[in-house]
Amino acid sequence: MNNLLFDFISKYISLTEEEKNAIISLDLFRTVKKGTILLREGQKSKESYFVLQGCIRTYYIIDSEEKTTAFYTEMEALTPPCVTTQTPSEYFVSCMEDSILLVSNSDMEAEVNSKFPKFDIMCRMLSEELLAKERIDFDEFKTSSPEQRYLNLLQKRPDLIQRVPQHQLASYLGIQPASLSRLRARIMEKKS
Amino acid sequence: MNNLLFDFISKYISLTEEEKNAIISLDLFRTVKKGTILLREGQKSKESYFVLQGCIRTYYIIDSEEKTTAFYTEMEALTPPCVTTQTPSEYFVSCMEDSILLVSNSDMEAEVNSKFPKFDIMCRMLSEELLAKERIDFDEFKTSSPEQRYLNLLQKRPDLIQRVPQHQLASYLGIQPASLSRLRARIMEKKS
DNA sequence: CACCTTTCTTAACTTAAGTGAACGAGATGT
DNA sequence: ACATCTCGTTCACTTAAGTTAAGAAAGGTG
Repeated sequence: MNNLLFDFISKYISLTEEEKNAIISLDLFRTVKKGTILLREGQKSKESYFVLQGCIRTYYIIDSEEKTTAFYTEMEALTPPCVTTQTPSEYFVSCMEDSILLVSNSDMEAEVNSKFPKFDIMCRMLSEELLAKERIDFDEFKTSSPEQRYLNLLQKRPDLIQRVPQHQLASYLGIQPASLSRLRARIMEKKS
Repeated sequence: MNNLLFDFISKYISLTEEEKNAIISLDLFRTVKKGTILLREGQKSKESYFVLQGCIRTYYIIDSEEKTTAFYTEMEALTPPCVTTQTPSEYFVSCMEDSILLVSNSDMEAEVNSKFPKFDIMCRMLSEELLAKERIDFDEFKTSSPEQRYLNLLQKRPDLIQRVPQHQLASYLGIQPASLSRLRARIMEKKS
């Protein structure tokens, strides 16, 4: 488990044994049962999540309907906007599968970062990278139709389509469940 | 001009005179004429832009059609993904109005950051903040219809609707120019 | 195993966006 | 001043998504 994490970190910075031990001593790992709600609308939170195994999702409740906007799977990190802005959360975060997460607290991060400035640099690199990714995803979303978005997802994250319920995928693609179902049928037809 | 910049920076960190002078001596300000293309598809670049006055936009050319995905106006910053990923750019950046920009180079940034670690911290804070904003924007986009997106824009960035051509706004909203025109007419009708 | 709930699909109908073309207004250039 | 080009709007038509409802399939629970 530790190795997964250190391999990830090594893409950004190299750690001394001392630093590794400092991380381990923080005791960040947490196993979380499927269905657990990690964050609720209206809550304040300082927690960030890094998925080592499993899947978490973010969703809004709008007109008493769940609107799923993102899934985070292995080696992906989520810092909810409410942690950054220090305001009550606009959305929910829930656990889609029994998962192993690394949960960090922003106060604790600040402390570690001041002790090891290296971590600040890693955080900067990571959030710059995530921002670049997010922008590209958003751009792709804007410039393509629902059908193209589904086909794109099929290419880039085929696992998601298997492990996640269709109606959640639908709102992730910005459409209604019935539309996704129809769209899939349309694609099947074309193939044959 | 310098004051605009230092006021912005002061939201994140406080600078000594020495640090302010270091920034000034970098000579980052550039006035750019409307229509100037700052970055082209396929180019590699290390430049980030911070808009002090004016407006820049990012757009793709897909099937020989321009697809505008973002506008950056006063006090907004753009680091194109290609700078972060060090790959050729997927898109163009052009200047919508005669503008005053702050243009920085990532090599130069690295140098300054190693001299003044404070800047690293600011960069981290800034990109975390931008990431949070981008996620919220993306979520809003996913969970709303073209008409809602237009009304939302009318609320949040009414200036954009005035200063930017409709057909570029259309693709920014993820629709065709004719659809935007129709949608606007529909809204006008409802109001009366 | 029977029951209930959730999920997915299908269908019929409504509504809105995509498309292609035409038009007029305004800007641009020679 | 005239021709040209760009831009926004409008129209008619096509295509796809939204909506509502019904039913089948899958999953979980007592």
